[in-house]
Amino acid sequence: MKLSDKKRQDILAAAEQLFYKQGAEYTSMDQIAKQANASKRTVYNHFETKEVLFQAILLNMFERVEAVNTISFSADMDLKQQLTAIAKQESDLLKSDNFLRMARVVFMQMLKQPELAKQLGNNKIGCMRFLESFLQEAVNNDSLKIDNIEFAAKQFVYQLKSFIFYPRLYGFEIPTPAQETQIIEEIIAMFLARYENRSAKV
Amino acid sequence: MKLSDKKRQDILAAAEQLFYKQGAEYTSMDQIAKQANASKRTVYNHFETKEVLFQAILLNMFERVEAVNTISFSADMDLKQQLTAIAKQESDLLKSDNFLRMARVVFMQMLKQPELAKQLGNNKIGCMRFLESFLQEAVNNDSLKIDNIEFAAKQFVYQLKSFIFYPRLYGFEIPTPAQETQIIEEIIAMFLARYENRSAKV
DNA sequence: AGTAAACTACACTGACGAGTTTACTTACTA
DNA sequence: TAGTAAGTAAACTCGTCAGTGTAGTTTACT
Repeated sequence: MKLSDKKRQDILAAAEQLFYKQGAEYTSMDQIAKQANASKRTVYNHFETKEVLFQAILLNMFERVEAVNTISFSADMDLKQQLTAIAKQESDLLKSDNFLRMARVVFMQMLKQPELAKQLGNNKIGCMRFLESFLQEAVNNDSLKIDNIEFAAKQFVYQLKSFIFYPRLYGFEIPTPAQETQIIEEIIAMFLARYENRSAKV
Repeated sequence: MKLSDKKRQDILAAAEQLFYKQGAEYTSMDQIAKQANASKRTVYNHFETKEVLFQAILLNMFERVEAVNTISFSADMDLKQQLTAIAKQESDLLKSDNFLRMARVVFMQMLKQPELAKQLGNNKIGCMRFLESFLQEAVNNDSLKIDNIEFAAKQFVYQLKSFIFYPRLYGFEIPTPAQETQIIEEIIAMFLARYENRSAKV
């Protein structure tokens, strides 16, 4: 790899780390240069402004997070187990450093510039990318009975976020792994209590 | 009212408004002074530092938000109606300017200083102040069947927050009043599907 | 080896913000 | 109505930070 490319990577890595730790606003370009073992001038040769660097990092983070493993409905398997698999995968995403890193930066920025929220808010992330189709198939299969699938999907994901993600994002008390298993079980129990089709043909 | 007291009020009002609009970090003391029609020196005569002013405003906001109308369980009334009343009241709180104002300032700060979250996170707010007792009474009355009451209360409140509060806080799409009524109905339907005691003595 | 592109250190500009100082004026109170 | 408590405008210190300019060095390619 050329030196120039390596420097670029170093700068991105340094900036990401610092933005994550302290927030974009509290990270100076001097700090980034130092952390990247690059001169400030080199930083500016690669990224015209701090804003450009910031956007580049957001893009970077999004790409890494977007690789979600789609889980499709299978009529043969136990529905509860399938939902548990989805919840576990989503919970892993919500807990991952990559995701939290991105979230901190993005949420901070969203509180400041509501335009950003409008711009990003529509991007479905994590299991929301396939959950609605999954539920639709389960409904078609008479395993579930749901009127408003979009809403049901949100109920599922919002609960995961509320218990797993927000506590980490804001620094509230974080559930232990044992509690987390419990939480996922309870969320699914509630979801099935509401939406399981009890008059299904056996 | 003495001029001195009036100035104090003006400064608090100006600071609150600006903190709300732009975040505490992006509001300068000069701006606050100007908005309050006070000289910068007067601002500093009332509040030693920006941090002190910030704390005073937090306190102010909390006091205004803390006045929650406690709703107690009544064995005579329909449980669903009672839960709806609680949800409506909570939703009104979550939508209120006072609450959103405070939340914006606090959440912004929490993303930056996780210590603040630990400090504030334990304060139960809104219906969380009485919901657990309410549910406990409903359980005692055999109307509900709940193992973990604290968790169930969170499930209830977290869903309200996810659908009503966070969209407003971050600038996502906000549900219409009609949708909101629907949302509350659905949340309660899910809650009752999970926790209603079907083997209750009639 | 020679050249161009990219890197480096470092000093610099210009803006902004927290908090202070000064010299002066206005408002309350005894 | 005299004195003091509080307010005012404006200039000032000191620190930080985004971004630039310069002169010299290193890297990579031919």
